[in-house]
Amino acid sequence: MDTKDHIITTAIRLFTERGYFNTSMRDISRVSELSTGAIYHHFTSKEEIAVEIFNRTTEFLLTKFQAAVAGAATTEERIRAVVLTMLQLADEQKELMEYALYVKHRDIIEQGRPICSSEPFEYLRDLMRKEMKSGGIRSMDVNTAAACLTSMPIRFMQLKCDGVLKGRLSAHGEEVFQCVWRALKA
Amino acid sequence: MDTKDHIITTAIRLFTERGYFNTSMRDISRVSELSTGAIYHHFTSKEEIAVEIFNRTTEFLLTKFQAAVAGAATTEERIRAVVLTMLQLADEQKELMEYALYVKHRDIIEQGRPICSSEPFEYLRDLMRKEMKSGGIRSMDVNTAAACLTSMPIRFMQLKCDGVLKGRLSAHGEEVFQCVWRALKA
DNA sequence: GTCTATAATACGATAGAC
DNA sequence: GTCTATCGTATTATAGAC
Repeated sequence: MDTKDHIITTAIRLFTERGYFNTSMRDISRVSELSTGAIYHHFTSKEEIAVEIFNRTTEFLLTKFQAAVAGAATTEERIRAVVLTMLQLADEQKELMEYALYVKHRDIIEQGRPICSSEPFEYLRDLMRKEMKSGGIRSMDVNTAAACLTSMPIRFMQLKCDGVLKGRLSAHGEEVFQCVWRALKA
Repeated sequence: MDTKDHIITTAIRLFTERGYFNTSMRDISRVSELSTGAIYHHFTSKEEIAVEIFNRTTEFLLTKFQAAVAGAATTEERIRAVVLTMLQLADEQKELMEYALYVKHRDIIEQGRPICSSEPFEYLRDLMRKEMKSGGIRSMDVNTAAACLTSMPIRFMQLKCDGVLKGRLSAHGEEVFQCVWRALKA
């Protein structure tokens, strides 16, 4: 199982650096210092590596969002926690987040769901539904509310990945949260 | 010049539908009903087609943003015009916008700038600087303000491309604008 | 489980006739 | 300016030894 993790880690790095289609199995073999035979023993195809990364990423995001929400008492604190968590993840798990943002899974995985229909984003939509019901945020379309919550952190991630923003995104955390909160609060 | 346009149009469609790397020159040849020889007469490489699409897209976006801003008298109207324009473009130029959003140009074009550092987005950053100076929007980091303006429309485009949102994005125009405006207004 | 060697194929790009 | 035919290469994936 350790070898499998090593392959995944190498693949995330290479897919993020140069893109999925610019990374050959030989590249993964060379950088991981494993033969192509060894890699094909653990994964039946290059696509299966991408599927595994996708599943690990969405699982990871879901647990992070759940933890952020669980540790907050009020609507305002929950919204802040989600925003700050997204920015922190971009700082601390740069490669995984860049992969999640940029790799268009439908180009790779046949019948693959986009990441915004995946569990962690379903979880956030659910959260917004509850907060609206309780009156913590103003009433609006659920998709609009969820976009309101996530679009700015996602945009900041994109700007960091593209080199427009330098330094830690968390430094902008409070300012970003204030924008989101002004848009959402009841 | 008509043949060149025909190649570009076909390429945009195919790159958007199945991705740049899943589209071969033979595919473009087959769908455009031109030989590979004819295509290579107009473009020296597949990459050059991508560069041409990128340049046309950013030029097009810039003129749209400029027109939207020019036709509005107050800060609030200018912000509304930009937001509505982005949503309208997603409705009316679906393929071009999907291409702009999803094709990661740095994977294709050596030394390619990301689209968010391109002229139309520079233009919007400049707009936010001016609006802050005139007191129309509250004072904050320029990148934050620009992200505030563009992130929700961009997110809506992504959600439409991924099939989460059906129907015209313009239908959500006023609600999206209100969110953006609450976040930005002085 | 990992290796080397290689099969089978598809690709980008070019040559040269018309 | 468009065509057909093809070159050289890189790719994913497999076979079979260890």
